[in-house]
Amino acid sequence: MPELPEVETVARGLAARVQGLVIADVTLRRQDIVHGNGGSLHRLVGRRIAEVCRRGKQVHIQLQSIKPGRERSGREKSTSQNPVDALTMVVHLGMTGRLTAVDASEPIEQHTHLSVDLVDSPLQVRFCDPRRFGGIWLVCSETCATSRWKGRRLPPVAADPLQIPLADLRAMLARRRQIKALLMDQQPLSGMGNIYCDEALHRAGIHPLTSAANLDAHAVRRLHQAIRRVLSEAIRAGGSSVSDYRTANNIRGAFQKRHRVYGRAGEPCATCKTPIERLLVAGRGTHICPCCQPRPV
DNA sequence: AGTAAACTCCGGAAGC
DNA sequence: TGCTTCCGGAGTTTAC
Repeated sequence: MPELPEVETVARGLAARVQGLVIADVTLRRQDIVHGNGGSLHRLVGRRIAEVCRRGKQVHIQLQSIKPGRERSGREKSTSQNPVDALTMVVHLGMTGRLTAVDASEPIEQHTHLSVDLVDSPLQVRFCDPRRFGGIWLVCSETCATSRWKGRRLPPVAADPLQIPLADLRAMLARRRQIKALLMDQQPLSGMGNIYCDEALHRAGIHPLTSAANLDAHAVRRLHQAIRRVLSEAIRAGGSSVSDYRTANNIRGAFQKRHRVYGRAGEPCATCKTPIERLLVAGRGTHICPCCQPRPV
């Protein structure tokens, strides 16, 4: 499932392939996957893909207008810098979403809800999401701020796990809540999901049921380091493909081969050979080494 | 109030 | 072959 490293990989891949290109056409096969206050997706036609980046688990595609204010008065200068034209397409991959830039001649696979054609490019940007837990938001920050929001709310984006300072993480953890549930909550920290919570907690030697407030300074420091290391390594490996996830080039990631606990129930722990156990924490399948991650008292 | 658990959406995979 | 069950990101609702 796409978490921070997968979304980062997709955003980078997409940026490398389509940044700077102009949108020629948009084909929407399912209306109900589009939300936001930016109006119809057909507003994208004629805009340039200015930037593609990741925020939390979201891909933000900034689209700038290249029509020099034709619809408006001629007094306005280039509208490309004009906040009035700020339009961002936000893509959330949910669990099974794929955002790819592939050759337009490739067959359209089932559940492809959106295709975007580009000017003077053989590539086509596609959004495919069988379970539809993901979605697309067209967000207009300035002029449309008062217009009515359509459909699902865009999940908020908070601190980034790769950037959060140790002191901020420590403050965030000063709550009597299971550490795994807290790390998975996108409100205080945006980007961690089931896989990387399990991997980071194992590397930090922390049991997922531990109350966050009970972690001592050393444990918080180990966790801070483990989060950064596991996410960075996963980005370098192109993310983890455990089921549907593919990069922007529509290929599998490789980090699933380096998982130490996730999906390895019954296998020996890489550090102590104790069999990995699977349990349920906050309603999620959770993987631990019972020796490296002793249960809290 | 803060936390936790149970529900909702959905389709693919696994099991019987 | 065809059924049932499980799984989960994130929002919502309900219960402690």
